[in-house]
Amino acid sequence: MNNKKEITNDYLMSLMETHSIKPSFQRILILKYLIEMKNHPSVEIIFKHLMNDIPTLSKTTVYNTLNLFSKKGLVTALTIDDIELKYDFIETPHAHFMCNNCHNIFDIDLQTDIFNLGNIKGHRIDESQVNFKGVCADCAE
Amino acid sequence: MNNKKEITNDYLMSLMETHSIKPSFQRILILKYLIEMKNHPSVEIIFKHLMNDIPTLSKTTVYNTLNLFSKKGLVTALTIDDIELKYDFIETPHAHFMCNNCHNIFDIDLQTDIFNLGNIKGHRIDESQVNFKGVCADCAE
DNA sequence: ATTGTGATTGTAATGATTACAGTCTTGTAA
DNA sequence: TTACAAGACTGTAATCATTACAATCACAAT
Repeated sequence: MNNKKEITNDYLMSLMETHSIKPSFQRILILKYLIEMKNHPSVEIIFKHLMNDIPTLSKTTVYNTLNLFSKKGLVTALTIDDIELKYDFIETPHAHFMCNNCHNIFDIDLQTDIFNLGNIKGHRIDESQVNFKGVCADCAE
Repeated sequence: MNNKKEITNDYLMSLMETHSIKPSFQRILILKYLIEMKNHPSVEIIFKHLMNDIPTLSKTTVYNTLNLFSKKGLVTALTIDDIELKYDFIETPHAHFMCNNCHNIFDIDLQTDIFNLGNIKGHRIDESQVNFKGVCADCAE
């Protein structure tokens, strides 16, 4: 039913090492949650969920950790929602679809789904944005 | 020098009519600013600029107007920046590049620029997102 | 054991956006 | 012209995601 395939702590820690992130109990659980659940969670969702495992968890820690992960390129901060940031651990490139009503986010496989734009998986697409980020020519000196 | 090609009030009002928007003095100037300047402005930028023309302008009016325009499909609310929404009047489809340092937004022509990803117009691209929005299968009943 | 670096926590502050209520404009009908 | 209704505008207050900050805690190295 659920496609959890036993994400080991060693795997999580090696992921952090390759991204120059020092592991900690909180960081491991946050990253594990992001990889296991692929629901593009917000800080609020992650915080509420992990409160079960870490009763003393602070929401600031979740913010700090996700900012660190994002800065180090370990996860992606999705700006698709104008209310709150959503986070995604991306293994293979894909696009996202967000419902303007329920604000749920669905993965869109660009290889197979892209040929049927306007109606992907029964979703009605009203709008699309292609966004790049980095450092502009001026700011790079 | 500046590529203003004399945007008439008739043109602005016909644009609104075709989008079922009742024109007003404020709405006309806001739309005109969006079409003239192509700087993907924030509410703050639009508000400060139009204060010169409408000293009594309220920032709430700018918010209301842009929400209305966006809902009617006349302009697009760009979620590329996680700080504030930027707005764009889009005539031809294109992508956007935002500098993470100065937060300026540049247009990217998908036809010509897309073949040189990683370094478009001297900008260093670190991240890309493809986002779709609409109504999901569940919410459509 | 001690020290230092950095992670975590909790509270306070920030700032973009929205809610709301009152006022003003505009168009229409008498 | 006047009265009235719909809705556009304004200003302030509230909301809420995010960040700033300072204090505490955990852990590795000496």
